[in-house]
Amino acid sequence: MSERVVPEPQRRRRRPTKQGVVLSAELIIDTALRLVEQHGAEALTVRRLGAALGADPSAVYRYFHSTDDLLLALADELIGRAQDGWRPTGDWRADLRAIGLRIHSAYLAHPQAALLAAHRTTGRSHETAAVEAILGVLRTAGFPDPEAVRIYHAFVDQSLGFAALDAAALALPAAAADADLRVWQACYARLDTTTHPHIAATAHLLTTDMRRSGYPYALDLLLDAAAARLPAEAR
Amino acid sequence: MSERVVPEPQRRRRRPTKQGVVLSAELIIDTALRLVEQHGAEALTVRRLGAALGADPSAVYRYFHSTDDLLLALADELIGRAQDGWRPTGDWRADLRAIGLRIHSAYLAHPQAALLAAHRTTGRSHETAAVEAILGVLRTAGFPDPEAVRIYHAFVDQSLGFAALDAAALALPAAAADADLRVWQACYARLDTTTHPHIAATAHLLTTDMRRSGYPYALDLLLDAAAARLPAEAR
DNA sequence: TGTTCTCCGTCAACACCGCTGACATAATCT
DNA sequence: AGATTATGTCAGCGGTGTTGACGGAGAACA
Repeated sequence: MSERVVPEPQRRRRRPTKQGVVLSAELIIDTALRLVEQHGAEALTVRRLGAALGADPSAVYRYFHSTDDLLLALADELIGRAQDGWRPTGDWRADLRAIGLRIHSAYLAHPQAALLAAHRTTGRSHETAAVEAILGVLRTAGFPDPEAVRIYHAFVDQSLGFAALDAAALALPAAAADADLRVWQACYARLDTTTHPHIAATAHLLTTDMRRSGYPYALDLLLDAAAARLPAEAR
Repeated sequence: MSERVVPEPQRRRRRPTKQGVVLSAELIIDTALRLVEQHGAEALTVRRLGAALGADPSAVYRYFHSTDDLLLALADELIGRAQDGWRPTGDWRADLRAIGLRIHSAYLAHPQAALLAAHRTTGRSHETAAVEAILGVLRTAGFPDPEAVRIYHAFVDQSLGFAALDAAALALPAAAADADLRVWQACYARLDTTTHPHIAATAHLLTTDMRRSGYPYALDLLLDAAAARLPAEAR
């Protein structure tokens, strides 16, 4: 039944639902993102989405082939939002740092979508724009092409990897997320000094540090290492 | 009904199932891993697991409180396999590199399971052993505790993030994986020079580099940056 | 050996999920 | 005004995780 989806630009008849709502792909995407944001990861189901829209759940399938299709659309939206309003400053390090943090937080704002979409290569316009921007920063900074590509690869995959990892933590059902966090206090903080001396010695640091994302620090490490590889004549 | 789970060491009565199988937590974990490996992540349902075991699906709940509980056990098993047989050499950089690559490849050996498990904190024995080992390497090398903990955090999450990312690529259905790869050749290699000059200039490098995992290079960058932060008196 | 106790595998059922084919009707076109 | 058809609605399929009740098999003790 995939053929019932009509591409958005060709839509002509917009029949209101019983509850008087006029649907559109954009409205569905916005509603879905709001649903995830307000009611947690597990709220994004077709039935609840239908209820939130004020329409029969199956109406969603007039706009997206499947929930996966909807999630890819959400992902494209997220990439767009991450890049939205960004302009290069000319300082390659600050620029890369800003892009990385933008990607990370854009995905984290919608963990459920991020989880399912972070590892896809879409080739759509928002993605290619981001790739072009990052490569541009690196090549303009003076990295030779082979090095620029390797750093680009490491940078992007690190950003997406951390985004997916941290999104996964947020996307967990509340109970599981609680459990994950409490492991550090209830388990790691109480390990025996003789069997786990290094954990015992740093337990207080671990329990506070593991509450935050490791991404900003990891990003700084990557930028440090990249800076050290920048050819001397480019500095 | 969480109380019906009896810890493995206290189990005394092992009644065979109707099909004559004697259950155990270990058997269930092995079967689950095999199931995921052979039939993909979506095959890991309680009902299919029961069928694969030769037991009623609900019997699984006598060994694990929930599917999430089972997943954590799977995650710990993978960590254990990654650490299996590893011994520190005394060279902190080589040791960390070895551990990172081991984690990465252990997860990639079971991509579908890795996808589900990479982002969980288990607090179980194999995990604590790995944490202890990594912290030991860093502290023995001479990193002060706060720095050791931050580097530990970045190192572990980077390894797991890349593992999940690369596992996701391997776990895709063959058709989708082909499509993802072809995006680089069919889409990025053909972008206009005027709209995407940087991509166009490096397309040949991109198409070959994006075929590999970016993890080894990203790991080297992280180790470079860590080495630069090692206190002078410790070198 | 016989009895009791209780562990644990089985069963049926609940509430939810994604998704589909058939249907009805309102919005557009001729 | 009438025909067409896009699209919202409905009922329902086959799946999911999970649970409470039940009963038979193993162990423990006499």
